[in-house]
Amino acid sequence: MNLENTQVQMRKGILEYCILHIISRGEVYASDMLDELTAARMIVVEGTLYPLLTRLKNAGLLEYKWVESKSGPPRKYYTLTDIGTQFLKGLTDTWDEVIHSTEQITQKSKANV
Amino acid sequence: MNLENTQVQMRKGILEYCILHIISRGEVYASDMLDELTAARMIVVEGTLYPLLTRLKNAGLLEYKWVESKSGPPRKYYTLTDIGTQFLKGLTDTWDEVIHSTEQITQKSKANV
DNA sequence: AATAGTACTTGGCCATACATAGTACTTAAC
DNA sequence: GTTAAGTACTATGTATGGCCAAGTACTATT
Repeated sequence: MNLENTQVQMRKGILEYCILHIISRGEVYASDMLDELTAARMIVVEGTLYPLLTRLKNAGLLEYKWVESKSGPPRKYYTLTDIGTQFLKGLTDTWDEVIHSTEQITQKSKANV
Repeated sequence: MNLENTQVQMRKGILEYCILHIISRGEVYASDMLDELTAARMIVVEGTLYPLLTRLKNAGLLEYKWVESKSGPPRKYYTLTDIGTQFLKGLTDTWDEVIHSTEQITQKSKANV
């Protein structure tokens, strides 16, 4: 029971939400996403991101096309499908609810201190 | 891959944070916590809460005392230990960071729409 | 040809939330 | 006084997602 582990747990589901958001802004490949997540201080490793993308793709939320690169192997550029866009909307509601519920509980604590 | 499942995933780790907050306000037993979580629309079931309390207790974050009840079996009233209070502080920082990172990513999306 | 760098894949591990069934105690009904 | 209902807590097994670590494959540099 340590903080690091809790951070991992808190990240569950949220990452999916963030990834979908990033992709919703336009075609990107994995490294772009990593850069952006890192810039926002949400640390993610490859072993987390790639399987997640595969899962979302298999679920029909994403699609990709191969694009050749000048500096290395070809890249998978992802975009949202219609289902993915729908799903992101639902996820946004869910996230807002979670935030709201959590605030309600933690704010109450502050008030009583 | 459905929304319900994602809600479950998003809840991971956050629940622990909420529980510790509730207990930080004073002695409570499981049903009190359930009532409060439900009031804040954070749905939790017994099968989730009890094992979580046991885990936190075994980790030294909580302690409890048995108190007899007039209407049923005795209850475990929980309080935070010093370690628990410390842990909650760390968790609060972690949560704030997660919120901040997520906002940074999702706000950026809105700006581009 | 050998090395380094980039992009993606895979398999196994761990922790948490949940479903479900079960134990134990108290009070009310008959 | 035995049965039924309600309350409080326990225990077991399942599923999911994030992570580690090792591995594949392609390109460019030396």
